[in-house]
Amino acid sequence: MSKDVQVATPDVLPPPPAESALEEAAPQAIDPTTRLDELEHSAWRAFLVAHARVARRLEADLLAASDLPLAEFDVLFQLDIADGQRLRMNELANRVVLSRAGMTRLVDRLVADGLVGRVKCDSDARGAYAVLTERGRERLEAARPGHFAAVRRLFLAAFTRADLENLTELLDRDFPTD
Amino acid sequence: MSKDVQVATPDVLPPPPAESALEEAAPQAIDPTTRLDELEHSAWRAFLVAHARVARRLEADLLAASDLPLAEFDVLFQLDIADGQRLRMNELANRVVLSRAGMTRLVDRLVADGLVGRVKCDSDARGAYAVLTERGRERLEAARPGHFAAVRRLFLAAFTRADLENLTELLDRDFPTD
DNA sequence: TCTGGATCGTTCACCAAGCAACTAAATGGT
DNA sequence: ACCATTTAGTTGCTTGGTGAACGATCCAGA
Repeated sequence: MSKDVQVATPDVLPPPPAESALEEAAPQAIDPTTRLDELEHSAWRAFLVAHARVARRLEADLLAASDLPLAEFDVLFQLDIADGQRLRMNELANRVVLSRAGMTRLVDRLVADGLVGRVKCDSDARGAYAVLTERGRERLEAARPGHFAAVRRLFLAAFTRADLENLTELLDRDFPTD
Repeated sequence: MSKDVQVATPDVLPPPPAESALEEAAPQAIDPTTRLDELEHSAWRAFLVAHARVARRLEADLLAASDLPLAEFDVLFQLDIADGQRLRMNELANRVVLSRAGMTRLVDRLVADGLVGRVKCDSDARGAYAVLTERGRERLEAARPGHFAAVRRLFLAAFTRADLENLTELLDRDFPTD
């Protein structure tokens, strides 16, 4: 405690002299309003970490392989399976789970690349469809194999078929949205 | 095909005239190299959607409640449970699953707010610790109840205890990292 | 029919994260 | 002891996403 303190900012907590008596005394009764118990915590962390790891790696691989990010691929994919290869902006945003503003920008990019077109809606003058173009479909088909291969390699490979059913059932529940 | 085409860009696919003969003919044998089957697809989508929904909503709620985003909270939390309330930047980045650059910036913000300090490492002159400050600990404690309540409300509430074990086991597997 | 409130999509300003490039320091093989 | 390689952390640049504010349109109730 003499010459070792290379503190960049003042007011840093000292290494070990933490409060010990209070917490070690009782059999650790965990305040349920302030803490998550072991199980809750592990599930929550596992969820966060799994996603972060998989998403980060996947994104990198997809960019390298097809230069088409996950979200863009997803939009093309959703359009492809949609009736008339078109969807309203709103609906698209919901399916891909993006804000409407975010979707506008994303579609802007795709339009700039000629992968989708905008068509205004007959029945609602405010509305707009995003429509898959021929180039968009080609691009989707080109990216598809690499994309799904990556998903298998980085995520699905960790599970058995039974696991997948299990996982789907668990994650398909409806979490509070609004 | 006369007056109805409000096409904003040329070359948009016509609504229904898609190719039908090819795909409807065979009993849909799904090319495993290009497609995900039903089960694979549902698991993957459930995973993506669940995360996106929960994360988006949680982030909003946390900001409203304690003005402390998820990642920032996580860093304070990790520091708090770490030995000496300090961690190397690298280690921190791994635990929170962020790039090193991202972590540098995140810690920059926390330092600016006085919630953590930077201490350079004795044993490794390149190294730096992020150390929780007193203010940081206070802030963490203040945010904790609201934070965990939100996690319970938005995520954990959807599961039984058995589900949570299940989920943890499934998501704790190691996905390819590098 | 008119009007007040919701809804659709966009724009704006801001912010957070990633990669690549860089400096400095540690490490290991000869 | 020396140089090549690797590692720690930061920085510049670019990308992508969000909420709030906005104009336009729709719709429901007096």
